[in-house]
Amino acid sequence: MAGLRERQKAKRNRAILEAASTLFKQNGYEAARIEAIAESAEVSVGTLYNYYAHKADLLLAIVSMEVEEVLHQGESVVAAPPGTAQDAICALIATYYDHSLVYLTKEMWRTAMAFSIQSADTKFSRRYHALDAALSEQVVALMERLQGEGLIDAAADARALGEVIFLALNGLFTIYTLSEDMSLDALKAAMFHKVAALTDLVAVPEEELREQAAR
Amino acid sequence: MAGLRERQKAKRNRAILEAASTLFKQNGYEAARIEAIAESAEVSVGTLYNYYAHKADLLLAIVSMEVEEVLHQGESVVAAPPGTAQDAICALIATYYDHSLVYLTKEMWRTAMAFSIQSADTKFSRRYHALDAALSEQVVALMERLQGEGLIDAAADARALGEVIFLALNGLFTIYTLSEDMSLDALKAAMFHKVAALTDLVAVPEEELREQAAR
DNA sequence: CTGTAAAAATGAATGGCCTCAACTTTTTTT
DNA sequence: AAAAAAAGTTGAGGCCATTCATTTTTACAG
Repeated sequence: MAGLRERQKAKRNRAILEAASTLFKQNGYEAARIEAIAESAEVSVGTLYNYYAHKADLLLAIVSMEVEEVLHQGESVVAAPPGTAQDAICALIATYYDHSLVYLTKEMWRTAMAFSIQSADTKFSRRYHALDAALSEQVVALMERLQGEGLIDAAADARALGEVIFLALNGLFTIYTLSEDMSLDALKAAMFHKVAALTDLVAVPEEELREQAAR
Repeated sequence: MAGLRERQKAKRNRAILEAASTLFKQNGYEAARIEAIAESAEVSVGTLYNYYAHKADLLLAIVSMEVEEVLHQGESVVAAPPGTAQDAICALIATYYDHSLVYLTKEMWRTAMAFSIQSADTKFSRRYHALDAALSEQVVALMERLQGEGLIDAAADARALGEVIFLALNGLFTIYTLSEDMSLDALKAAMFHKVAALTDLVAVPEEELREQAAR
């Protein structure tokens, strides 16, 4: 059993994150006053800053949780992808998109993205982009697996295509968070359309697959 | 000849933009104090805010100038594209990338991108994304022209591919601005590689082009 | 238990963007 | 050309994230 100091620390940390999460969702990131978060967590402002050096770090902790869960779910898709190249890629993307509003609102996502871009060379930016890179690698891993299974053209550059797909899904997600009106379905439709345009070019036609199977 | 009021206004506006541009480049956006910009432009802080409602609007004015010039140059490329699909797409992208540091530093770009994402539904965001959309349309226009000329597969979805290429070039540009170390050449190399992966899939091979010409 | 050091908590003070009520200059009207 | 209106300028002050010198709490040796 840990000492009193450690237990209190963990408890306070949980209280702070809980308070921040609630107030960010309720009032939005900007409108959530540090003083209000501290009060809700029953600590002083100074103490809060002992745990999180910047307001944005509270957000980063929440984003990390979100992306880590999604990476975990994505692994299942890569391990056992649906039948066709197009379905497999879309399934992975849907996993990402569907999870995206569990811990964060669109406004919180926008704020997180903005910080990750604005302040290069901060803990925030490095961590955020590491998470992005992990997602990109997962798409690449799926593309390579599909190529290994003969579902996409052996001559295609699976890595380059995977990276392009990630850049596109990421860019569209940004657009999605920018419009309160755009639905998750509209986002998926837009992205799936782009995936279809790409897979039309690289997917091995079913007849060829059957021929291969026959051999 | 315009009245005194108008002339003074134009003069003050120029002085403010000049001062902002200089101080942003010199010290970076964040470090440039509004008070210093006002002083350098020989107006009061209140007057500066009469011309630009937010510090960020000063930046937006500079970004607009940059993108409008690049769109203009891009038109020439679309009007008379180089010989192959790959060369044409890369030429357009190089036009964009090469111009990018004329008025802005990487830090200024990051700040502008961050604002455009964070504050949806502000004048800043709307204007920035309109410029982005115009660039995306220009890439689509090139792709459609290439398809019209028979340089890329008639069955391909030129619009979807153009949009994917734009999302990718935009995403890579973001990465470029995030690392002070990454050179323009490294950026171009990374993007050209991705373009090659795509054009390999859709470009009509030269032998076919010759056949078509023979007919 | 007591004394002492280390760790943590505290909240008043600071710095920088932006506002606004009062003032000045230019234009229009009489 | 005087008066009124319109347009523009001004800078002290408000707000809020963040800092830091001081106080309080915990750990632990004697």
